[in-house]
Amino acid sequence: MDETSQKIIDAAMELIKEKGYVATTTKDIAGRADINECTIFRKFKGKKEIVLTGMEQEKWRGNVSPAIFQNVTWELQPDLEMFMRNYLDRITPDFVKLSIGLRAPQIYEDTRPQILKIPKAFLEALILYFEKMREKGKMPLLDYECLAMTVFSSAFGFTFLKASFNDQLTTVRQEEYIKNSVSLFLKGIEQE
Amino acid sequence: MDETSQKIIDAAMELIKEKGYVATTTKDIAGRADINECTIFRKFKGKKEIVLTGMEQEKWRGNVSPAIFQNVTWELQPDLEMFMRNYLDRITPDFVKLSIGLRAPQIYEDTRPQILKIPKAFLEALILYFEKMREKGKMPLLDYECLAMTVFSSAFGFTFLKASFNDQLTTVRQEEYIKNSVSLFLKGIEQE
DNA sequence: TTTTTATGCAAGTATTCACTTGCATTACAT
DNA sequence: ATGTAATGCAAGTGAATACTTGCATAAAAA
Repeated sequence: MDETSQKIIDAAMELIKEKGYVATTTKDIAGRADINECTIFRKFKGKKEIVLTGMEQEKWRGNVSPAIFQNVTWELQPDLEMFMRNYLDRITPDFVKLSIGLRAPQIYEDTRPQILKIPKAFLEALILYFEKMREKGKMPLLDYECLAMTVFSSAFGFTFLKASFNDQLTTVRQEEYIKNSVSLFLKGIEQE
Repeated sequence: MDETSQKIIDAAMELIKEKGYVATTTKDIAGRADINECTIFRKFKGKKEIVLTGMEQEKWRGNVSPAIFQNVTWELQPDLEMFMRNYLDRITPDFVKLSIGLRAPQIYEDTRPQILKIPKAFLEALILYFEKMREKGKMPLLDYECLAMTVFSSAFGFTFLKASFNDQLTTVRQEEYIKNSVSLFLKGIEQE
């Protein structure tokens, strides 16, 4: 990836984060990337291609790799906290805003599969973790898919609501939220 | 509100749900409402005013009224299930899609306060409920804001993820999700 | 019946957008 | 030194968009 193309992608993704795909014009992108507008079309077939190329870069996909899920201690509390912390550290309000900006109907058909990958990766990792914990005899038999959805939704909901309303909805801090939520889940899980 | 204006509003809101604010054109709206495009501008100052008028109608605000929160039994399990069911029945995937469509930067300044009202109403009702339960001696002293955020985020996250990915992320059904989540929260809360 | 109001219809305006073209310039490789 | 690739610059194109205008018509109110 040459430097100019990268500048174009970065500018486009940042603008989409701020204004959404439809409201982001190629003129905007050129301005932000500090290049001429026609250069965009020498590097890419069109506006859409910029975005789709950008979405393939790890940089613009939340740096979610399987490695995240490997440092488990097989102790419910630290592991669940680690899962949530990993998620909230990567799927920041900025990243959520970008994902929303990529939901425009003109491109959502193409972007949705990529966007879907992130929650799917976390959810499946959680389910797998619960199943292994069960094998180790450290967890009762439960509906793990449902349980994982609850844990994941609470993480997703928190970061999304922060992205949408900052502190206007709640002033609860991330770390406080993680500790409290996990402690709530723990007792709910263990007691069964 | 005369019939024609209402048809325009309904058409606009439906289209925004499907395509978002920016991609919804006045031509689209006229077509869907089955009226002439220029009639729109006889009834409203501009595209923006249609939306802002629509958002003031209960119909397009999720029918969230304080009455929802009044049928409480002061028993944690049925009450929490009722809260979640009320939320998920009103804030459907369709409604979530509309909210996202209203996040366009051209109008978000104006729509955000209205959008914010809904989660705020639920969250505050939950916190108040916990405090009253505490007064009745039916709940331990906890960080209620944090607890309410966890419960609310899990409801919000579920409906949002359904709106975004249908059953591609999870096939868990609403009622199953409510029962399981509440049972998890219950044990987490009561045990303290 | 007469007048007013609401709406349709057709044409148009100014602006913006994604995308193009032709030519000049710069920088780097050979 | 020469050729080539990348980019700037300026101008332009066709389509779409929000919004307007003037006039005809039909229904409702007086």
